[in-house]
Amino acid sequence: MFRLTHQRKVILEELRLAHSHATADEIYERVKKRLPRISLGTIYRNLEILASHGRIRKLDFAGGQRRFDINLTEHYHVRCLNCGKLKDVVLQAPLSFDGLVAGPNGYEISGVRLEFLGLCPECKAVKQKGAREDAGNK
Amino acid sequence: MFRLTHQRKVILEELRLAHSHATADEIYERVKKRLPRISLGTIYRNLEILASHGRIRKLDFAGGQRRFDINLTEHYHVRCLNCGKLKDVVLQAPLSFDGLVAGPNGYEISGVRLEFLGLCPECKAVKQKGAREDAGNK
DNA sequence: CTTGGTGCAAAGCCTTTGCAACGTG
DNA sequence: CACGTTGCAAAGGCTTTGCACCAAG
Repeated sequence: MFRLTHQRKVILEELRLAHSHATADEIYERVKKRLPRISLGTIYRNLEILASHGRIRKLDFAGGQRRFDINLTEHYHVRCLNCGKLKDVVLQAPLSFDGLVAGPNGYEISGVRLEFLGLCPECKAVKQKGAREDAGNK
Repeated sequence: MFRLTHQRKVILEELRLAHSHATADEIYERVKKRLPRISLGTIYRNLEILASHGRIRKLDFAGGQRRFDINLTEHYHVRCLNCGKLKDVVLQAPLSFDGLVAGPNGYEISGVRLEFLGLCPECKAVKQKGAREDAGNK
């Protein structure tokens, strides 16, 4: 009831080779180089299926495009508010929300979605440069 | 450079009257009852503008539709994995990520996005009922 | 055969945009 | 008059779907 077809293998490989956190479209572009006849629809379908089988993780986060992650271990991400880039984040200590949430009206809580927001080094540099120039123009 | 037009006032009022966390479309439906000629485009434009002026909060979260929140105070949400409903969550203690994030390669972190996932009471009930029936059919 | 998978194209959903008309200072 | 705002309709971006054909057990 779930075949690891050639297409799916290639998708997994390319997702691994990509910097991780690829969008469906990025994966499509990569896979297309190896399987020129593959269609975007197949990519979407398979990413969905692979995710539902726990082979990859769907990052449904944040406005914009969905991303997929090969890294199944517990980890979080930072998103650059300027360029949208997504990167893994290393936590000093494991997160725990146990007992943090006051019985939210009978909800049965099974997980959290968490991402950090900030500026990546590149954008930070550009912004600081921009700020200096603004100051100079006054 | 920013007028609180009649349309905008009504949008704010309806967002307040809605259970909060309304989608653009829900607000559109509500506002349309009072301003029948308003267009969805205006709703989107104004929600965006109101958010950028800090009058409301944009919940850009998670796959699916964007939502808007009148409640500007620090708080989080639970999303029902089954029906997608969003509710406020009360934390027992304030969250702090200070020092948790190991200098992520030069990122300058300015915030977090956090939401809890789970089953709302209604969906929980339905699922349990379904499970019982499944067992009965064996 | 049967069942699931694929490519292709079309449809869908949500959101954004261009534009002419409008309102108000 | 000037400029931000509106309604309307069209366009856009990303994702999902219907369908006929294909592949492998």
